[in-house]
Amino acid sequence: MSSELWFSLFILAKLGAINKKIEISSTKFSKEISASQQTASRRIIELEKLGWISREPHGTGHYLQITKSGNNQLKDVYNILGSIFEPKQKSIEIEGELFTGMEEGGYYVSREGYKKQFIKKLGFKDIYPGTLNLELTTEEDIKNRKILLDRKDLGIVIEGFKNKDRTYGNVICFKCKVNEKIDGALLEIERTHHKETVIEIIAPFHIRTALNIKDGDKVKIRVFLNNF
Amino acid sequence: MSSELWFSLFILAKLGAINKKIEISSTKFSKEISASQQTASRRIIELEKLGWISREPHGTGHYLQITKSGNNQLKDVYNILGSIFEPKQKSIEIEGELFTGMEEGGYYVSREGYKKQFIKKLGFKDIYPGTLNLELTTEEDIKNRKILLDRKDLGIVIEGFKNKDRTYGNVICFKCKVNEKIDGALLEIERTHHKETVIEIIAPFHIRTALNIKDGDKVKIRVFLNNF
DNA sequence: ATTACTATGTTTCGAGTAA
DNA sequence: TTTACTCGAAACATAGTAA
Repeated sequence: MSSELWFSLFILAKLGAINKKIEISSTKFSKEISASQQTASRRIIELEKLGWISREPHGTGHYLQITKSGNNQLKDVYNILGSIFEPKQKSIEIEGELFTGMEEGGYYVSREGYKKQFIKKLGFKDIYPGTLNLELTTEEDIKNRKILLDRKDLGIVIEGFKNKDRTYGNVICFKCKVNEKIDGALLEIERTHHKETVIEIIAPFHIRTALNIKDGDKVKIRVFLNNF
Repeated sequence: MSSELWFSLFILAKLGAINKKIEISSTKFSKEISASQQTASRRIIELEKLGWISREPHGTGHYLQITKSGNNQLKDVYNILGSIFEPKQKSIEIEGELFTGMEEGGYYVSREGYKKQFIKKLGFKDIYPGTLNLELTTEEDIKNRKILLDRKDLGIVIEGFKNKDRTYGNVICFKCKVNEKIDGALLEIERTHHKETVIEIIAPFHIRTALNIKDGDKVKIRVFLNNF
């Protein structure tokens, strides 16, 4: 992300372009961003290319409005700053829908190099060799999950390792309660193809059996943050 | 403000440098900011020069911590984003201590070009030719005042004008209640030498007399935001 | 008025490297 | 290992200007 473009977007938001289209010329905008008219024009073009704003011709100038995607750019920063300045919240709730994945996560977590660390660092007796996969559906849940991705410093680091076949990256985990009953851990597996709407949970035993839940059921996770 | 430096500071905050010193080498930091070690080193030097972070040598590297001033840089953006995303608040409370100023503001507001507009746009019967000056002392009050400065789009624009002697700039005003009793308006006079800790209030009559207040008294202002 | 291109000037970046 | 300098290269901003 270019930080100049982010700040240009931020200024447009201050000017009210977040809920409504605003009429602004490149000359007026250049004053707001303290740059030349040419630079302001270029910024507007670049913001549009990124899909952060939409433009509509109007007279000799144009109307501008921040798009959903642009809104998210700003909101992501806002949420992270919120987690920095108002970390009163010791836990974050995330709800998702249970589904059966490809057991890739299960393969990972049952590697000895990881398993030993999970047991030691999470204080678990054992690790069940599989993960509980949840699909996140609401914006609120996805937002909260992003906070975890961005605040890995609030999680527990499980260090990666190498064996003769391949390299295993670090895993960041957050202790959690599943449906307010079972102690588990939410995993953020580094270097995995990063899917924003899926979370994976491990526990000392088979969660599905213990909670008697099946695919499609809603499952609530309360994620605990470190240092609180 | 350089936006790259702001984002570098933001990343340090994410890494936890906001409440405690963190140990980070320029190489590690370079990965966080997606730049070279040289650039990371330069950024750290520049952040220190700006006074946004402090450094302490440690072994061959150093400890970093965000300073009060750096904290404010981040918080300012956070507060503005808050006013953008959570504008539920229809009014903002600001408290300050009454003092006698140089009546510069009073001179301004009694110019005919302004006075007519105040009466029309604020719906006041008259304008008393003087301003009530308040000195802000708490961080909370200064923060709230900054929101007004940053969200002038939520205020009422009184347009500037020229006479043969000089040019008078725009004035942005916000309707307000003084001590929950008197209707007035808080003024943000553009191009004035900008003093963050002082606010000026006008009203249709002499507020000091009406409220029987004197220098040193605490006065509470409830500022109303437009578009709500 | 505008927007936005080209050409030139300025700033910023990172490879190489010293300490 | 570090940090942080120099300097050529790459990126970026602005003046001039056409449409």
